[in-house]
Amino acid sequence: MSIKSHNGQTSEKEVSRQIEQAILDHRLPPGTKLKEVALAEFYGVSRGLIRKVLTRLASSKLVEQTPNRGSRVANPSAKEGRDLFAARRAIEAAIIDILVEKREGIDLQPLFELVDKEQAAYQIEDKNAALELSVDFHRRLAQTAGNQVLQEYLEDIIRRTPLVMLAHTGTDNENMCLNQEHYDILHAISAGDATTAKRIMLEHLDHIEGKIQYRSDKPKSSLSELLSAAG
Amino acid sequence: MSIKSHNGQTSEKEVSRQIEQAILDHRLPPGTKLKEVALAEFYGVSRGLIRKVLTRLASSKLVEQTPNRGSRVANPSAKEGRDLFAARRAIEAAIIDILVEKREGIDLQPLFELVDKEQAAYQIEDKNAALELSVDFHRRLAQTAGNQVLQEYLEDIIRRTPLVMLAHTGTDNENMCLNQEHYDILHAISAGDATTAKRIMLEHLDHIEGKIQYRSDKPKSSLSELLSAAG
DNA sequence: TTCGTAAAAATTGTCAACATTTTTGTTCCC
DNA sequence: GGGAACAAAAATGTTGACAATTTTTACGAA
Repeated sequence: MSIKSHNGQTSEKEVSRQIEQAILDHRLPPGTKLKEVALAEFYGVSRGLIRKVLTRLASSKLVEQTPNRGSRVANPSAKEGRDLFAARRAIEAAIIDILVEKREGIDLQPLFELVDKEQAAYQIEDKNAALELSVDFHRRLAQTAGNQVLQEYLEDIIRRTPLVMLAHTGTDNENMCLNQEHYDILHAISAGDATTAKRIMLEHLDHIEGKIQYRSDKPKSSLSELLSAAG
Repeated sequence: MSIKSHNGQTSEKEVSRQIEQAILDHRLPPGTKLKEVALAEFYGVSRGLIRKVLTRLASSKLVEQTPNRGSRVANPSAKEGRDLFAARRAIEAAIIDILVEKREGIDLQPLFELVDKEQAAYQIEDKNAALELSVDFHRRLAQTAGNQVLQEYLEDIIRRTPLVMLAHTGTDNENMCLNQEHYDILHAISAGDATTAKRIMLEHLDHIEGKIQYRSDKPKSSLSELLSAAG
């Protein structure tokens, strides 16, 4: 069960990835206490490493840290969810503006191919792949626009969103884009129609955001039990 | 010269604040190597504390860390500066939209008072106070809008901007708002005129951004020497 | 019972010694 | 000299023991 590695670098990233995955898979529900020794023993690494990983996760708001009282899986409020989506609207709109602005200097072909792959995943009903590709579309849009700061912020939002959906809808599968809308956005961009592209994008985000509901608190249980479902 | 404190909390924040200040005051120019033992001795704290502070500063992009090769004061590119400003335009525009949207439910009075204080600082020619109040105006706008995520991002941008100005204009005093524009923005908001408010804001940001120029690399010098100019 | 208190246990926070890696300095050979 | 090879020094990275804090448990008085 421990993570073997001669190389500290890998081990840290790997532990971080696994804990993040456990949070997003609902194996570590919002509010769960993350005890350092338990995590260290479970992953077979030192407590110092766990500590570093936890502060990293805290800086991306997946974990909450309170001085002398340790770390818990973050439990974002519905308001935080709305704030995230409002920010996302502003950021993705800005990205579209940039893309339309310099559409002649860039190659949109890879983006069309990505949407095709997404479409294919839908058709063979591979939900996981489709969801992943769907998120990649937004990431790739940001990447193509070339503004690193906007890209960072969108990445941050994308990382934080599933936990909000989890806490307020019970699942994050709803966090899924309609494939057709992605096509429409791309076409509008390549046609130089920023207004239409942004309108579709905003509708799309409205649609996802609409799924957020208030929910009651979650129960807690033991760490290694929760994690044992494999990561 | 060391930072006395029975309380670890305070000490960490204090060291962090002082190093950040030293970076922004140009006492630690971009690219300067930040050696852990030197900093620890200088501030009279443990190396572990310095280490924690440096990783925090790295997460807000004021410091760059390379595995096994330590930390340096970040040396942001001119492109990063442009990206920051582009992102800022999108975010501040979104904030104005929110403020106009709910202008009847909020109290703009504190903001007007803030601009008055700023004006007063200008008139007695207290440049430092004026600059500080000028930045506070933007912060306060975000805070009043109430979107925590946009507020975080604007805060991040505000923290990173002076270093960019420093690296590419030689000073960050240029990072200053025209007081009159702040009045105009507020009036447009309270009149429900989002378009005008955003136009002024964008012009304003354009104006600041225009000052960024490419510059040659900086020389390095000794740590304690640089820091001895007090913080 | 219920509250308050105090000891005990568990957990987080800190530090200093040790390990690893990088950097610097020296030597030697061409 | 120039440069590879090795040694010494310096810097970063990691760990485990200890300290400080919080949480839990136990106990007794109102």
